[in-house]
Amino acid sequence: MRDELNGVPSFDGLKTFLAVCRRMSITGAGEALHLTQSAVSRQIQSLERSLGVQLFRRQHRGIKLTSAGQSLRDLVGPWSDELARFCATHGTARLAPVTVTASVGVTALWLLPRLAAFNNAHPDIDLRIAAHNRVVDLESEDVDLAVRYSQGAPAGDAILMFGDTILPVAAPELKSAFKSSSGILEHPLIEFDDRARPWLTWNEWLSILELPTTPPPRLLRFNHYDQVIQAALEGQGIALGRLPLVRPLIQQGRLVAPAWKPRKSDFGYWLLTRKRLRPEAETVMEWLMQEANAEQNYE
Amino acid sequence: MRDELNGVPSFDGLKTFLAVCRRMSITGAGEALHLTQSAVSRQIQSLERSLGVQLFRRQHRGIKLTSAGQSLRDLVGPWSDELARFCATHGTARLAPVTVTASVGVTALWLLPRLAAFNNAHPDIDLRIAAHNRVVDLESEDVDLAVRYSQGAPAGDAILMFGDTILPVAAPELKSAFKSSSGILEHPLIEFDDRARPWLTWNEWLSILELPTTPPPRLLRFNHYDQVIQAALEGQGIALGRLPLVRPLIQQGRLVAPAWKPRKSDFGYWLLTRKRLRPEAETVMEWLMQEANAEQNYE
DNA sequence: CGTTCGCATGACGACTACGCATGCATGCTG
DNA sequence: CAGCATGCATGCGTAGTCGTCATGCGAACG
Repeated sequence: MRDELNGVPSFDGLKTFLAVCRRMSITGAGEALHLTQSAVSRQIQSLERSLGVQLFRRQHRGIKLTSAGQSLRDLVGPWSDELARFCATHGTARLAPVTVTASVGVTALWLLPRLAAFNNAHPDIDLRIAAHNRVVDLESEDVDLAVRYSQGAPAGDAILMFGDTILPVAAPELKSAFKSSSGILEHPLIEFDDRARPWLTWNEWLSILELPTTPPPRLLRFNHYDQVIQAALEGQGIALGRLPLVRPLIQQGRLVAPAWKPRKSDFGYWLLTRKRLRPEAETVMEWLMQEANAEQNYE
Repeated sequence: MRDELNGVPSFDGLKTFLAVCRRMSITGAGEALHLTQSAVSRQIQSLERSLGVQLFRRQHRGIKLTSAGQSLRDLVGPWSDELARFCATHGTARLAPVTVTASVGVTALWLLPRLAAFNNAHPDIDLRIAAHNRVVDLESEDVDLAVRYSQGAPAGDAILMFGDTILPVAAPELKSAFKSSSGILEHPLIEFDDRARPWLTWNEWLSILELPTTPPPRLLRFNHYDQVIQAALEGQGIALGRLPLVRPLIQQGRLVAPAWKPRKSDFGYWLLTRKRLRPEAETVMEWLMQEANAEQNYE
C-alpha cells in the first residue's frame, strides 16, 4: 500500500513487469534481474493487485499477456529506453569498477586475450585486472573476484573453473626434441620459478620421464609464467606448458607439444568471489565461468 | 544499489522527484506524499547519486531545478499522467473504503452537508458513513475514524475538533418566545433523550435560567438529535441547539436563537483514529480536521 | 506414471528506507 | 543585531518491506 493518492502503482514494479514481458517468463525475468522467480512472481502479483487488472494469464506452462498487459507494455515499454538514453546523455554515473585479480601468467595468457570480447559485450561495466602473484585478500583489498591456481579448493567461496594439464611445449623449430623423451635434454629447460609455491618443476618431470638429472640440465628461470611461455615462443628452450594457458598457442602452431604424456595436474584454476557480490561483479563472474566452461570442454 | 544492469535508476525515485518538482520544495513534497522531509531528501539524493547528476541546486531557501533536472522532469513528467490515465481506463482497483462513524445527529447535521464537497475533491476515495449512537470499537469493527461527542478526551487516539456551545433554538415563528426567558415556558420543549448518556437536558437549563420546573413543562422527546432539530424546524417547540450543528440553520434564518446566554458546554467533538491509518483514511482525517478548524474559528 | 517444468505461497530474515531529533545556513523581524 | 523562522542535510535506531528458501501444485512430456 505504498501507492500515492492517485491510483498510480509503484513505478518499480513496472521495471520488473517489462523484464517479464521481454522474456515472457517469470523465472527468466528473475535470472535477468538477478532475483529469484519467487520475488518476481510477488512483484507482478502486487502490481496486478495495485491496479486491479490481471496482466498475465497464467497457463499450464508459461504465461501470456492479457490485453491490459499488452496495453501496459506498449505504454511503459518505451519509457525504460528513454530513461536509459537520458542517463547516457546526462548521467555521469559509472558503475563502480569491478576488479579481478589473477597471477601475472593467467592474466597475460588467459584473461587478457578474452578481455576485448567482454568489454564489447558489456561496455557499461568497468572491468579492471590486478595482476599479482601474491595472494590478495578479497574483502580487505576491495577486489571482487580472483582467479587462483591452487591444489584443491582454496579457502573461501571458490568454484573450480577448470583443471590443469601439464605438457612440455616448445617453439616449432625445436619440435625435433619431442621425437623421443630424451630429446628434451638437448635443449635448455625453461623453469617457472615461483619461490612462494613449488609448482610442478622440471625436476619432477625428468624423474617422471625417467631421464637422468645429472648432469644438471641447463635451466632458464623466470618468475612470471608468461615470461616462461614468451621464452618458449622465442625458441629459447622447452617449457612446461599449462594446457589451458597455452592451448591457443598450440592451436595456432606457435608452440608444439609432444604427442606423448600430457599429465593431468592436481592443480586447478579456481574462481574466488568476495562474500557479497554486486550485480556487475556477478555479471563478470558469470562471464568468467562461461569462458571457463568452454575451456573445460576440451578436457 | 538496486539498479538493473543498464544504468536505469529506481523508477520509484522518479515519482518522488516529480512530487518535488511540482511543489518545488522537498518539505512540500514530503507532505504531499505523506512522508517526512527527511525521507524525500534522501530519495532525491539517492536518485542524483544513482544517475550521477545534480537535479536540484540547493539554495539558502528552497531549491532550483538544474538543467539536467529540467530535462528529466520534461521527460518523465508526462509518464505519471499517462500511467494514471491507464489505471483509470484499465484498472478496476478501488481503494478500500474509508469508514467514518458518528452519531446519527452529527451525521445528519454536520457530516452529510459536507459530504458532497469531499466526494468532489476526492473522487477516488470511497468514503462511507456509519451512523450509530452506540460507541463502536475502531480496531475490531473495521472503522477508520469516529467523531465522538464527549466530556473531556475519550480513551484512545483522539483530537479535539471543536468545543460545544448550547443555546435554545426554535423556528422563526416562535421567536417571540425569546423576548424574555420565561417566554420559553409557553411552548413545548424538545428534549434529546439519549438513555445511554445524560446530555444537557432542559431540566438543567430551566434551573440555570431560574425558571420554575413545576408545573412540569410539556416535553417532546426524541432519541436522535437530528429529529430534535427537525421538530424545532417544523415549529413544534424549542430545542437545545448545539451550536456547531445548528449554526448553518441559524445563519439561513431557519432557526432563531435568543440574544442571551449562549453557554459553552464542557462537552466537545472529538475525532478518534484507529491505531494505524491508511493513507486514504489519513486524507479523510485531514479533511475532517480542516472542516473542524473552520468551525472552531467561530468560537 | 514418474519426472520435469513453471508459477504460487508460507515462513523467516536481512536490509532498506523511514521517522525523529538535530545541525547548519540563511533570511526575516522587532 | 539578537532571536526566531524556514528549508535542507544527516546520525541513529527501528519497523516493515521485499527477497530467499523450501515446498506445493498442476500440466505436459517421454
